[in-house]
Amino acid sequence: MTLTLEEIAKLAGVSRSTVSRVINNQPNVKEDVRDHVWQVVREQNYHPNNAARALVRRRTQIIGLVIPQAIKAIFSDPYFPVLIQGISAACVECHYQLMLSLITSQMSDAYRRIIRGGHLDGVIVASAFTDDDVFINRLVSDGFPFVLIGRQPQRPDITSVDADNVHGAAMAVQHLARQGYTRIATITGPLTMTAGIDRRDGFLSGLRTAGMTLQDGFMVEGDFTEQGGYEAMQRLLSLDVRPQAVFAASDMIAVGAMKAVRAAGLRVPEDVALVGFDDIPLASAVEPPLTTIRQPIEQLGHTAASILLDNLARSQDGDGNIPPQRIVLPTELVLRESCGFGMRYKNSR
Amino acid sequence: MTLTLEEIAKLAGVSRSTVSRVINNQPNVKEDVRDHVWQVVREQNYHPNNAARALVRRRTQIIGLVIPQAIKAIFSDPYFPVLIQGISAACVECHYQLMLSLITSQMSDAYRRIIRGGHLDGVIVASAFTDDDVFINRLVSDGFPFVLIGRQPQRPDITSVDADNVHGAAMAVQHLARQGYTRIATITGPLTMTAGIDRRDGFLSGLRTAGMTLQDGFMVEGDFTEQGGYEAMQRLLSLDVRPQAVFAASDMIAVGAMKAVRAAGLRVPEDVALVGFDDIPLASAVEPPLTTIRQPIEQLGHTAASILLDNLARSQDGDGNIPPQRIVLPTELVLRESCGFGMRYKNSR
DNA sequence: GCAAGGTGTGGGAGCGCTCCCAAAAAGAGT
DNA sequence: ACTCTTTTTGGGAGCGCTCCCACACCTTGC
Repeated sequence: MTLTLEEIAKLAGVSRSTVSRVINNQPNVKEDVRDHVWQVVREQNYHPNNAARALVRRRTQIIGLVIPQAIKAIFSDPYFPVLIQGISAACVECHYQLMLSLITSQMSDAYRRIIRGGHLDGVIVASAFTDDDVFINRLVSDGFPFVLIGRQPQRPDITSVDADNVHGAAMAVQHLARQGYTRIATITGPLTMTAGIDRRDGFLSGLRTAGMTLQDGFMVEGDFTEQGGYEAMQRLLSLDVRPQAVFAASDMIAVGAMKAVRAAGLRVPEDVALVGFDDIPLASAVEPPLTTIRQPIEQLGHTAASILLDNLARSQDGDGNIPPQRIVLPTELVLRESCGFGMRYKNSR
Repeated sequence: MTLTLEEIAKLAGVSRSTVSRVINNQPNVKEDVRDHVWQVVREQNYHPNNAARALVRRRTQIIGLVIPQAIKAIFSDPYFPVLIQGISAACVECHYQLMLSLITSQMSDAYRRIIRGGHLDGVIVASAFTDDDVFINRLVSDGFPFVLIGRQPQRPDITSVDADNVHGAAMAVQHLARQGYTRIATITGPLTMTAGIDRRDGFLSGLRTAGMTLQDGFMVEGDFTEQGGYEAMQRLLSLDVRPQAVFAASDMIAVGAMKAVRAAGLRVPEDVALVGFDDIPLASAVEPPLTTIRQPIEQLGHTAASILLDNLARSQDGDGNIPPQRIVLPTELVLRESCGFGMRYKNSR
């Protein structure tokens, strides 16, 4: 059923080599021969066998997206679909395919299965946790091409693409400060995740920029879930001196926090202003709509894939040493109502 | 760097064939030889080259997930991540890998790229639109192994796995009817999508079961988005005789509808009761929490992949004719507050 | 003791392609 | 016309594996 190069060659009345040259767009084939071969290829609906090609070329034209720890929490927001869209778009542009590997099982098993065996020319690692470094160190020591989405605190020497969590968080705080709030608290994400750490650091730096200091009890650790946000906010509300504004390290946290505020008989933003992070669809759907920091997720994916694919092409051209690069894409403040912006109320007290 | 079978053989002091037999768990190798070979394989961290293997075996151990039309609308809810988790789990169990193909470009190009060339042993097609039949018919005529997630109205003869949209919708209506509502309307999804059609059909059948008929203007077409739901609800509210309860064909529609109700100065569920479909996280986060129909998304993916993988294994064993099967997984009513259940109010008028 | 049947083991062939080199064809220059 | 170069074409080798067949080496049973 499925034809080989040789058979196409016979049908076209030329040699294997010539057909190979044609389908690979190599030079030194007469124009009319080239056209004729293409015609035969088209009408036979021929496509070269990828396995055979991969065997000799040592290239599969497949990159992998590795997601260590496919936790439900992450999967309950649309981060990954959007990321994948970005990656996929870059792959299509470069005629690459995308393989998906959710790592749940034994790390070393997974590593062998995914990386060795040569299915993949390179991988994009969506790193969320600081302890993904096991996997990453292995990649580095094997010299396997990869790009990180996110950041590994221990490894500033590897190519990565990340959203500017630090600056995003700082923007959020400064926006709150500019509106006159002086008692600003934060509910952080888990500090085992780089996003959690960076957003906290950004919060603290924003506070400093605004000339403020962190007040007692004004930083509580959540876990990027609604439930966590709810409980964290309860603790904040039980303080003797309540915060006027809270920066939540994720929208899910913010939604939980909002419910806690309401459950305590208080209002958002009149009693407690709220800013989230991520700009998930839910952020604009809640009442009041949530002011938040948007990260360019699709662009994150697209950029990571482009860099990886570019590096792959360069290393194929013998371009030996590719210096690592760290790219940080800007985040953006999305103004809605939960931060109290535009309220007459804003500068009182 | 990367070792071959032959080199492992030399290191172990046996032949290529013996190593091959060992790593493929074939019989007729002495126990001590087998152990020794395994040991060498382990310590050299050897993994057979997949391309070479695929070339001779005509099997890549990769299946594809094909998503025709990667529209943002679909990607803004966590349907796909969960689906992928289910598929991925089944793949891991069977030592298969998962390739992801979002089809955005020219259909025939995409088909060639994805299906021919032999990267894939089979595919799972996530079919949402009725006009995906172009792709599917091609698959059928090429005899390429695949399983559909969803349903193709024109092709009842192919293996598919779907959620019971019809019964789910019927349950929703019956629940509403049981609470005493007599004026029940629906906002459908787009009727170019099978889920849209099936949920509408289920709505109508549920209405019949409850002994009711569709009242004038009580069915308006939405498009599975919040905006669409908002506008559709406005039309419903502008009717001379307003519905008491509305079945929205998706949670996003329901959320939009909820906002429209509120914008009109009315309350959910007191003035208009609401039931959604999907049970996305947003459903439990809105005020009031949304009663909805949950579909077993992860199980959908797992089942589809298992069937495909099973068929693949059977066809390898020469088990020629595999009859198509259509699997419909049950949906479930998730009671929350938007439907007015538990209100004293419920049986009035 | 020897044929008849296992059980292990090694090596050839070949999967479908690309790469390389040599041969043929076509120009270019005298 | 003839050589020298350049373009075009064809076929061999080999990528790393599996499959098959042949050959060893053991058992048995008479």
